[in-house]
Amino acid sequence: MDHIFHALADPTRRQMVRMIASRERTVSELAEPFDMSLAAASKHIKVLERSGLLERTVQGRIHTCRLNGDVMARALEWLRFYERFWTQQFDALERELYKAKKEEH
Amino acid sequence: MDHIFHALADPTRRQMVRMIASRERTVSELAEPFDMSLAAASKHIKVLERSGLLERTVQGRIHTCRLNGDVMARALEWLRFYERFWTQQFDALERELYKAKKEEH
DNA sequence: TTAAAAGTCAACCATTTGGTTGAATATATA
DNA sequence: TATATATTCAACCAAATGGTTGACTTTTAA
Repeated sequence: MDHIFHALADPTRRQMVRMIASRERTVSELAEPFDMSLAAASKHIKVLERSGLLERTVQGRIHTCRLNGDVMARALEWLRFYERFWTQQFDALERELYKAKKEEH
Repeated sequence: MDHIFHALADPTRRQMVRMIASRERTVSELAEPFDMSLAAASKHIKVLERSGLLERTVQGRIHTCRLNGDVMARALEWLRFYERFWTQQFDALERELYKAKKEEH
């Protein structure tokens, strides 16, 4: 979890996730949009890889990267678990507001 | 987004989120389960506050902390947006497997 | 076989992070 | 009023982060 959320905490890496979400990309393709060295982009890719969000296949000198949906889903589930708490809280607030409104009359 | 995911990338802070998800907590309550100084916990709380996930009300010397569901929901939405991509990919894979199985016969 | 292309690696640097301690602040209580 | 409580602040430290550059490896193409 640490690695997943940490990977997503950087805008460069989130954009990379967006890129591999739509289709597979090579390392150079992933690096291209960014104003940084290939080595720097390569490091970002490795952070994504450590988190499991990104998986890589090497064919010759080409490294092809794709998204691992299961890992993505794990982060989603973590958040989703707490969703009921905050919606509950919201419901409670809503009830309070309703009561307050009723008491106006 | 940077701040939200960064806040969630630390296990101490995720546990603090869990704690305020169920109900409001003071700073000392939030710090209590952890083997670290109050000052260190206070820093974690400030990271959560910067992300917007945690909100604080001060009454006298007591700081009461609660979860901001809207901010939590924003992170959830970011992930949920890409959910369709990976489920699509999964569906495509499933179709491939089905085809492969059919060809076995 | 020579050169270009795709990537990584290692060393370096500034900044941020996550922790510490000791002092400071403000509020409640005896 | 003196003291305990709740919390932050500032200075410090080691480790991690995000970037750089230059050298290196492997594979492809001329």
